[in-house]
Amino acid sequence: MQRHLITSAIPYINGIKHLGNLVGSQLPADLYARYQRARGNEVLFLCATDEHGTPAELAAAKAGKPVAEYCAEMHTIQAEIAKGFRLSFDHFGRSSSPQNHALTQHFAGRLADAGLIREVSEKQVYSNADGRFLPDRYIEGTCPNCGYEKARGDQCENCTKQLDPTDLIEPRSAVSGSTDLEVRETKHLYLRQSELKDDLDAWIDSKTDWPILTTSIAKKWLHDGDGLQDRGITRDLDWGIPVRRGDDDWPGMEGKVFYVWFDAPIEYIACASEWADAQGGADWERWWRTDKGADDVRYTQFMGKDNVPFHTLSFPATILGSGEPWKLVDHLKSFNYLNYDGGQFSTSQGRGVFMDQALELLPPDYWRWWLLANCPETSDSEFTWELFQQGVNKDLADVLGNFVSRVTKFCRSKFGEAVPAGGTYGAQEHALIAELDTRIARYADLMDAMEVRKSAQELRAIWVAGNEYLQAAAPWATIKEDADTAAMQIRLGLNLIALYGALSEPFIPDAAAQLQTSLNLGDPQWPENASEALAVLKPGHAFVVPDNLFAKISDEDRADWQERFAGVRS
RNA sequence: GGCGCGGUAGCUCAGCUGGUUAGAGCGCUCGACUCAUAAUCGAGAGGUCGGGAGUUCAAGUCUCCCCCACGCCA
Repeated sequence: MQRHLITSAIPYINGIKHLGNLVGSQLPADLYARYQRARGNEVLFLCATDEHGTPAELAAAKAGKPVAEYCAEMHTIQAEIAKGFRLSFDHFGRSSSPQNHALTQHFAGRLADAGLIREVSEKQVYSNADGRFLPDRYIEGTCPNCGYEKARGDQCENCTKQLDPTDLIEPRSAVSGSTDLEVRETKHLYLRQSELKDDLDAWIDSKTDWPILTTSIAKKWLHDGDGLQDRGITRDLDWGIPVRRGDDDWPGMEGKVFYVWFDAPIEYIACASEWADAQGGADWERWWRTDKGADDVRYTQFMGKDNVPFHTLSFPATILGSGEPWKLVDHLKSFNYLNYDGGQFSTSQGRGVFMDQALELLPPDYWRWWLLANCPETSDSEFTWELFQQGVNKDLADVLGNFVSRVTKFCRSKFGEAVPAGGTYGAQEHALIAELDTRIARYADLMDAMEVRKSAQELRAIWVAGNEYLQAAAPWATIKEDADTAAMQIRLGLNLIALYGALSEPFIPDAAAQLQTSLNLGDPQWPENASEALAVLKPGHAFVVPDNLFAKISDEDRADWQERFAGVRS
């Protein structure tokens, strides 16, 4: 039995994620986790909300709530939506958890002991009215270059000129609008990533089986310009993990917190600890410490391409620098972007379809299937309502749903709601079994390789094989002359449904469960071989004709949704 | 402006280290079937693989130049 540790990039707490976010990490991670469980492997699948940083504070302020309360509420909402999509996390944690506090402080202490942290004194804008330091992008003013009045302290979005906050004319706080700003000196801790550059380089070089997208991004960051830069790991904020050196105070760092990019990935580890505590004290270190049983764990991370640098460099730098035997990622699967109707999905602009809205329109399987079958693996891909409608109707309703329908209803009308007895396999049946053996093996190989689109294609081909067989066997004609052979044909058809349930579960868990229930079966079993799998349902086994598995999306619905989601979410 | 990823049938996409008549699904046309969610199955028509030059016995697949789209960065 293999052991798989699987993590999805952790979504930021600020707001509900859109379908592009979903398909770029959580959904394919769930597919892989479900598949590995189905194969009988031990899986720990973790995700969490990323809760620290200025955007969270500001969102909370906007909502008129204390930030801790806001985060707790948003975490609950995101957890509910994740359930709605059937994301099968073993634990959905929080980067603000006590476990992550302790672990982040621990790592900072280890890094300091290893001489990998240095203090830097820098100037930063302080807002007296807000009583806080302001990150560059939360300072607004008039652009000295083009005169745009809402330029941000890091860049003018009108003329795209890069700015320094002190360049702005009449700078003001984007939080309160106050102009009572001053530049203050403040001390921060920097992680000396540059010291780890060679180690990281060698480590990346050893990953010959990683996608080019992944390694090329990592290499770019390692070698471009002056190479990997040291990076600040602290901020002058209230909300976050207090800066401590392990269990000790850190003189000079009072009132500061760790920068969100530093503590967020550590939550991958802390989340396992949260999971263990939720289980009443399971052993989580056997998943994360190679000196405590994690030697045989294969760790796979899923993320969008924008997150690759953090997972290939920043987080590994933290782990390598600690000098402790924590697990490093073995395989890293990154995704491109899903576009929405010719443009980008955008959280900040409210453009596209968001996870909560999607579930209001259709059950999760519809989205899961289409998004996975069309996920942006090799390049950006396109969501349009026409493509979505076509894909869902054809694949789910016509090919799979209708197959289930025609077999079960034919059986009910000719033999009743029990698996009919009689007849023996002929050439057609043996040919089908041979084809299925080949296809199932290929499907499994593709799923193991996380070839998401190709896996979906193969699964669909397996569904189609059922329709091809039925068309050729034509039990509706057979039954007129040879009732036994017709019984065999339809018995095979019913067993195909059971097989489809088992094979399809990672993609469409609800439909799979519905099939298991209709067929009076327990948990689906992954087929050892087609021949045995197609003998699971014995003659006499009672079943119930299920409701149609999938309803088609009508042209009216499609047009309606197209219009409804054409603008931006307010 | 630099960098990155792409530009393959009407649409969405496969095509590993160069090698027989370039593939799939959808859409379209025709045919078969009538058990089924007007579903299914079969057949067919569609591409000078963005443009140009080069390397080679042989290039969608390598090299160079250019054009276009998208993304990231300065």
